[in-house]
Amino acid sequence: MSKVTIIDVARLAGVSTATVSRAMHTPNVVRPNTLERVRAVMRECGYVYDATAGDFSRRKSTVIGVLILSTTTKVADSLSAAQEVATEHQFPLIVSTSGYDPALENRHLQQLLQRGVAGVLVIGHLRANLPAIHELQNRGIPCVFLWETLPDTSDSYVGIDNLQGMYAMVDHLISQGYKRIGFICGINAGVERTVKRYEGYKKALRANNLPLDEGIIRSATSTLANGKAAMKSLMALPNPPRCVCCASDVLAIGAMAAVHEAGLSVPYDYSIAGFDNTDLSAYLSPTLSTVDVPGVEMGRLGMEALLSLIGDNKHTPIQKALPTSLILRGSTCPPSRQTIW
Amino acid sequence: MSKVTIIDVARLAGVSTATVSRAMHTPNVVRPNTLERVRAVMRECGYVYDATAGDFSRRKSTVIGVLILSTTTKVADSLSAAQEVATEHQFPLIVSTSGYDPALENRHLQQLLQRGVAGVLVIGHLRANLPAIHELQNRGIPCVFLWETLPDTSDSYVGIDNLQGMYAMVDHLISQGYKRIGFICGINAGVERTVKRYEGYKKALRANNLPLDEGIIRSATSTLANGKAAMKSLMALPNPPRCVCCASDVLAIGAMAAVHEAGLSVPYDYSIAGFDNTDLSAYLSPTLSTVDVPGVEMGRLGMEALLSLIGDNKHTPIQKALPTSLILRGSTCPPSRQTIW
DNA sequence: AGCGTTTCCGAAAACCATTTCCGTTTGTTC
DNA sequence: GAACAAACGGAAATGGTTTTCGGAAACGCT
Repeated sequence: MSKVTIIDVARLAGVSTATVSRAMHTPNVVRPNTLERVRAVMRECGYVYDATAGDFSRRKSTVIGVLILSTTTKVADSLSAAQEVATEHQFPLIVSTSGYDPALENRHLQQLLQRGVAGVLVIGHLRANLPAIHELQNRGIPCVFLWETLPDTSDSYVGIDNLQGMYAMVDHLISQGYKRIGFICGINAGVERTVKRYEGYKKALRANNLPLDEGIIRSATSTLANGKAAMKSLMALPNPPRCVCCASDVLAIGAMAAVHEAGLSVPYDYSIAGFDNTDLSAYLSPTLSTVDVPGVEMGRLGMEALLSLIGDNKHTPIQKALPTSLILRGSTCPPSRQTIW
Repeated sequence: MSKVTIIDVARLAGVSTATVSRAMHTPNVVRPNTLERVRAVMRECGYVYDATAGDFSRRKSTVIGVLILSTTTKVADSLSAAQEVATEHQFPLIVSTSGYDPALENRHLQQLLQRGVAGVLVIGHLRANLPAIHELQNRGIPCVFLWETLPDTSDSYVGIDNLQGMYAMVDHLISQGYKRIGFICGINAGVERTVKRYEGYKKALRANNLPLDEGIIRSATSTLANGKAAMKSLMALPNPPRCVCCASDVLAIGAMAAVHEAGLSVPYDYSIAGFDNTDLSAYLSPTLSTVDVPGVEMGRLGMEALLSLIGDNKHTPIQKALPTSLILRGSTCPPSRQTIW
């Protein structure tokens, strides 16, 4: 039993293949009873549209590529929101996670290129670090970047101002009375957002005339273990900072674990702040002070932007910056309320 | 400038298209110097393989579909492990998350069907609840199920024994001295694993001659908020259970938050246990007693199984059950060490 | 050299939906 | 009921790669 094609349907319904095609894609230009006849035949003989053949014939794929640097829970939020929008428009998503590996990265981009994807959503990378992206863009494939703002470029993005977000947090903590604030940054080549968060930290210090002390800064990719290790290292200092900002909630949770393991208290021995506002952060004990990132909204708006770029191929860049907001919870308190060592 | 095709390459290299195709897919059957000539031409004129056309011609897509019920962190582990294996074999992944919505589910399956995917990896569903899966299987598309064991079927799976895992946990707690153990199950139609975990709970009670008290059982989909609410409801009972098992770490974290919010202690007022052993569970305070689920391994083995089914199309089912293990940490203690109310 | 094998290569059909270009039908309006 | 516009239908070309089948070339052996 071979596959039922549009030709079979056409023959059985007594129409041409063009009509069957129209019945599927532009039903409004087919007379109602012809339409019904075609549809009936399709049902009867179990016709399934061949998307591969369609894409091939149309010389344009209906698949969208999604490139993810690493899957944190917040990124997953963006992904599933984007997914939802894409599904509404009948676009399947080819998702690839590179886990910080540039070689893998390249293979994924190569795959997307070969598949002639309709567009690409990039979550968490800096454009400059993805040379292969240029090749896609040169071929006229629209790309939208998420989680970062890229002003002064002609790239489309739906991002947040990471610098400003961290600035607000550090500035707040300084206003509470802290003069020495440690920093654990998830710095990593090509991950712009962590760089920007670090810059936000530095800017807040400068703005308040506080010195930048590299001795109370630690750097590692964003994992629980790294957060914990970094915090331990800070706590081992002769004069540890009593307040530590982390570039992500994940690092912050790791840091809190280090404090707890030492039998000390957050925030009364150490104030700890995160960044992302993952669901979890409100359920920890203590609850985590953090910076809210509108992950779901970014995913949704990002996909909408991409789809609109795919639709009208003018390709005028869509650039959108979403606000972050300070979420103050139990993991931070003014130094005045801390234990006096 | 129009696209460079295999025909152009063939012409420029003075060979036939068949040879160019062979140069790409079965280079060992083309003479070394012909091969080199073809490759040189490909490089020179920037040829990129058209995967859509290839899939079309081959009448078989090289894309693999991944169906995810909901993206918990542990599921994300499986996904990225599967991703890695698939990429090694040059298979892109079409990922879709349904978020418990059967209608969405169907659309995704329809998409996969239309695209003629080479195989499907199903994470977290019970086959019986996915009628559209049958259609795929009938078309000879191999499907591998993850996170569940499906004995007595001819389906392929790489799963864990959810029943046994929960049995072990509850049995352990009983052996510690608990006679009344509450249960928060993430029960949900179609999500076999939660059903099985509940059954494990019941079995452990029976095995120890303890009565099943429906009054200390709560049920809700697995979210932090639901876990917290369920725990609150249990704590509001006149005689609350001093030990509560949860069907997932997420529920358990929610439950712990409820205890903490009431100013009480885990485990000295309430012992709480989870299931999954998410990364996080070792970093909470207290650290969470849970059941380890080998998420990464499942993802890796599952994809390997799927690829092997795709390769040799004998389709003899591959069935594999992975062990779970009890991880005892700080969120549980024997009742003898609990506060006497 | 000659024969038998194996290896390598080319021509052309096949894959299935889309789309264009016309020609035909239907519907509307006076 | 005639004229004209709008809606619709059919035939055929199109897209890039794979694959089959047979022929040609190279190789191994005596």
